[in-house]
Amino acid sequence: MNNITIKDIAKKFKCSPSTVSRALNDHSNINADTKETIQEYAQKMGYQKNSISLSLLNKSTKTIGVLVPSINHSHETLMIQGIQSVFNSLGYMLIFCVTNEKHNLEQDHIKRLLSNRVDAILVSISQETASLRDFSHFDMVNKRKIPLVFIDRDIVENYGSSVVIDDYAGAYLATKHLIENGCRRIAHLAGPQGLLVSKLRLEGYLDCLKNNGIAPKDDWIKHIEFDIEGAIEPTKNWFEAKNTATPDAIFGVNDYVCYGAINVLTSLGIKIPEEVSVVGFDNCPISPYFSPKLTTIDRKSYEIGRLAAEQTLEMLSSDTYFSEKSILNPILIERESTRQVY
Amino acid sequence: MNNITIKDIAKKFKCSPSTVSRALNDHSNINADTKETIQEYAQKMGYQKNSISLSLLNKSTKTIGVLVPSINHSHETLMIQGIQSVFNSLGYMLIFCVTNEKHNLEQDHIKRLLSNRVDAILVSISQETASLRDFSHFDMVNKRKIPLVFIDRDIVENYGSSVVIDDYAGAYLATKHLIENGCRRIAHLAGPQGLLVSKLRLEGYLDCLKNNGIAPKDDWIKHIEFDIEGAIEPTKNWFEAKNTATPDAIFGVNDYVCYGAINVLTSLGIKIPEEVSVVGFDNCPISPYFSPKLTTIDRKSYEIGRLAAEQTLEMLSSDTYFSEKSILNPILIERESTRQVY
DNA sequence: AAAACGATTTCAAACGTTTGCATTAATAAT
DNA sequence: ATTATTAATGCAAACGTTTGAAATCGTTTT
Repeated sequence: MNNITIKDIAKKFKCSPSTVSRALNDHSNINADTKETIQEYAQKMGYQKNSISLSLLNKSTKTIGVLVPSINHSHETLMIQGIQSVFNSLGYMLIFCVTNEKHNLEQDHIKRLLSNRVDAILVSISQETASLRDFSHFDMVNKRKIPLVFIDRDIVENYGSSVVIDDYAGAYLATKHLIENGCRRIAHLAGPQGLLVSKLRLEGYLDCLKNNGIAPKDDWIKHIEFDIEGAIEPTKNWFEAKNTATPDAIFGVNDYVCYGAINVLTSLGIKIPEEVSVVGFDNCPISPYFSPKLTTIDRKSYEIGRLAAEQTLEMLSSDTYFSEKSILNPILIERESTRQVY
Repeated sequence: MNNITIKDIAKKFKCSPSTVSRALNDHSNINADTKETIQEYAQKMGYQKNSISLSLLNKSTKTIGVLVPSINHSHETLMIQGIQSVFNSLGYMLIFCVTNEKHNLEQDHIKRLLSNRVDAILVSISQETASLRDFSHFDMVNKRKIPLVFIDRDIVENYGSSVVIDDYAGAYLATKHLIENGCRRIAHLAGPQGLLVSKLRLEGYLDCLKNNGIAPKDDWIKHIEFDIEGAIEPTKNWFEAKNTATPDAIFGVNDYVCYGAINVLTSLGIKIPEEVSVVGFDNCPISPYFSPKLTTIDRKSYEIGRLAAEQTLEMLSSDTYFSEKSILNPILIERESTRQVY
């Protein structure tokens, strides 16, 4: 590359690199004329300080690693935007890694982030990691004492800070809303097994049923992936079964699975919410425009990202290592996919 | 930080850093025993090579900068995934920057990426940059001779390679599809003014109308933002006007604006596609699950990202600077939002 | 015994920047 | 004239790693 360096400038003006460095950084004890000449020349030649050498010197890269399992869902992109909103204004750069829910990719990425000496790491753990429960790569992060913040998907052990939504409360809220509006046969499209998120939402759902004197039905709880496709089969099975009672409501682990369920219901000619109510979780930007407009739990994705970033900043500026757990309160967003009885 | 370095290991074994370096890199002329001892110890101590120092030495960071205007749309996240799919397997790290369609943010990010000595930059230019036509920041990139690839949104001047969908052809295709199925009063929800993408799609639409003997109607062409909300007002105006003819079809600049238009049509009790047909552009993952399932133009987002990444790799490996322009052919995906006459 | 060889290992420079300390030169105070 | 003071600049080390060339040392060949 033909990158002009401080040394080049020093040679040009027959002075030392130190002088150039100080001139460019507007140091006080540099002759005003010298300063101006050097600054002008640097500007003219398009000098750009080499952050790499600075990183090496300062042992700080002003770079943050962000690990997410996927970027298919608006929940994730909103979170990322929340993170960006905090870091960008402070001159940090964000390195993104997508793990595709794979454990080994997650490990690889962590290693590379460490090798690249990022100042901190935010991570939403992959499904595989959650179910394998192998957190050795996070040990490496801890050993280096660099701030580690878990976002969105918690892990049970104490490996760092975390910022999550109260999944249990959200699920409870959703289920309660259905019950209050007269639903009694509530099915649940649950998330992938092994993920704490799935477990907590399932528990919230189950506890709410129990507290309202409703016995859960195993057949009406299906663990599926976090996508539209996964919802198709289970929903079909529930509603095409002719010789048995069908659900009068579905609580989906996220909005996407509800989109799938709603597609099935619509194609079966089942009316939402008159015959079946549907509640999701996430509050995707599209949900208010879906047909029917989806009632859902606001997951505060952007807020989670923002908070996680701020948590990270706190950890970065503190000289003693500490970790903190933030749990956000979800709120119910009522729309048209659930009936309302007054 | 308590990062263990090669020097530490050298001290431990009373040998020189060079020996340690070679041992860790499995260099041939290092005593087998020495090698093993050192490797074992490094492993045990969790030694991680410092990529920063390597970057400084090699003048290559194995890092790619990716600049996008937003990450709200699946089109963008799919593109990003396409880019990731290529670079991740080759050990590159991706630094993401979101410009929020702002010119000054785009400039800032470019400067920082250059300062961080990324090996290449992929960029989807912001709306502001496109309309201001100030490309000085790309001059800086060119001056450094680092590969620059424009994705998705082209710029007219020759600043680097580019990978885009054939927007004109796609729009022509969409409009033709509507005309072939009997629509004659075709409205267009156009993209933001100033963007080449918007202009090309508008032209494809206009040319197709002209070639089929249909006179375009100014009132039926509205420039709006790339989101759901922007579509609401214009659509309302078109269909609530009582004393004049209403469109029998809408061609939306992307799927999102169609979601908005469809919402308005549905709430007005207008049947899709019986009364009004709707075609979008992008083929978002949700479109096949929308109600009605949206007919659209496949923008090949993932493919664009993948191709752009490969283009970049070629530029990186070539010792002479060159640029290349790839234009992908869009295809029509027929679903339920357009009527079909046979 | 001297020379040549091969196997290992070390030296030193390089990448670009910052920074405490030393140096120089010019001016002011004694 | 000498010393103290100030302003401006230079020196050298440091960050962690790699790498060509040089050095060391034991062994083999002549």
